[in-house]
Amino acid sequence: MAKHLGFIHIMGISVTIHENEKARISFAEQAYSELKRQILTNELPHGSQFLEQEIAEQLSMSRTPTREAMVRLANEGLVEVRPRHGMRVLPISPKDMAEVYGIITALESSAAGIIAGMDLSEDGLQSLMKAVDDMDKALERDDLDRWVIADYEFHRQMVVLTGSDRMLQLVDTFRDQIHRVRMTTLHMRPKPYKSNEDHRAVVAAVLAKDVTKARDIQRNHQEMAAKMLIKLLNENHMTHI
Amino acid sequence: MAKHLGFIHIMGISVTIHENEKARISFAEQAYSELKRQILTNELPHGSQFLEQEIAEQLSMSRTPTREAMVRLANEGLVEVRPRHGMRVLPISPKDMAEVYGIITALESSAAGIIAGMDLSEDGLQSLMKAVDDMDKALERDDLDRWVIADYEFHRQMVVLTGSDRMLQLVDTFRDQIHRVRMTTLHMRPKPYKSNEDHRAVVAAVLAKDVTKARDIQRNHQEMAAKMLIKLLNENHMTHI
DNA sequence: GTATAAGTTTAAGTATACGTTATTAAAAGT
DNA sequence: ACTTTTAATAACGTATACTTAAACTTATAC
Repeated sequence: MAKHLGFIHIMGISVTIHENEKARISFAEQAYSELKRQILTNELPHGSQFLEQEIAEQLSMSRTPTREAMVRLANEGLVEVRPRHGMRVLPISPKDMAEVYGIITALESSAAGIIAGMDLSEDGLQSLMKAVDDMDKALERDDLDRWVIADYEFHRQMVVLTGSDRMLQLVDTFRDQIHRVRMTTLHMRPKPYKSNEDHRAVVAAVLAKDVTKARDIQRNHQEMAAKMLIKLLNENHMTHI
Repeated sequence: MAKHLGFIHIMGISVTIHENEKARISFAEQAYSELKRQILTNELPHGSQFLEQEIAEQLSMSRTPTREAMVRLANEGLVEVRPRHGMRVLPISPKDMAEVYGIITALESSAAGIIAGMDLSEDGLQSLMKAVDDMDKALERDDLDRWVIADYEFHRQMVVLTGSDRMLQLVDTFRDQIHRVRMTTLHMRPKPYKSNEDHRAVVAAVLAKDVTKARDIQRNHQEMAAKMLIKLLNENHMTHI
């Protein structure tokens, strides 16, 4: 089983190393992981541009695997690749936020309904409830960094429990797209007491096997979050972040 | 404006050529389009495997752009790439169908709700209603091939009207994944009278600006379609198609 | 001084070359 | 005959070389 090596891994970048690592990781894969890590941690800030050659040198490899990684990142929507201008880390606008949240809302509200209609394992339920507890604890201690992790775990676990690998991959991808915005706004927004309440309510609906209610609460939760974040961006004139 | 050059283009493969084509299309892009076309039209049947070299030769180019196309197709879930075994066109199992339909259902039901809550342009509404009319006409004439196109247009147009490029791209990608199954089962399933009714009901809900109703009808419509198709696959022992 | 043309540079796209290693075939041992 | 070991093959991953054309410079004409 993979070990969590902290936040970065949790956010979907696989820097996880298994004990007896068998398969050697290709340069293309390394380039992909490393560039993604640098983008999500803001080491490569939005708007910054790099030529294939420059990236290749920074990663001490040739252009070939570098280019493969760039193509993948572009497909995921994290960067843009323009001939002769290299790779540019894409900024996120309020409209982008709205689109991405729209997709996450659609997927996660569906996921909530799906698990409400399933016979969940004891472990599955526990993992959800633990995430909510962690959120509460973090909030009591005013530890926002831990709160984000727990919040992230809750949302992710919900999708994991549906058993749909495709849905999980999608949600991960789109959460990555707005990761930077979530982190920079984390300390500007009001304390997320309402989030914790909402999550408890979702768990309750899942326990009660109320499919519609689970969907509705999750949808409303996400729509409120999106609205709040977009308002925050607009108020602070953060049109490209 | 791009011209529709028939079914293939409509199904999301851009073989569309503009009148005064400016930007030369790269080999990598050609390889991607051509391979995708061959997969969707079943020229490359599911399960078939090809080495990089073979594909490169078939497309009269070197391995470099070929490889780039393969990586993109693998990211989209149409093929699998295993070192030393080349690219394999992925078969679709009933479980895959359930997953993909689950995602399309989540996205399209959300889309229906979004456009019900918008002030749609006259043109936008017309495009939806035209698609429904086309479906009716096609069904009257027992022309299933035309029916699929109109059905496809309806679903796609609904997402187009939301204005979310990301959502459109997602729906296109996942529809492509199950395209083959839809086509092979098209003549095995009962006549889709119910589909046409459902679509009219969605349009009615959109006109009435009833967000919840639009979502619910669309969701139910998709869930029924998925159920029917999966049943059909199982009854005919089509476990990998 | 500005505009246009010719020349230069260089990044990307593609082809090719090369080393590594998984797979297959052959050989040896039981 | 069947398993295990060794050798041969070849497909991939990566590096490098080459080609093309976009962007930038310089020069020339008006």
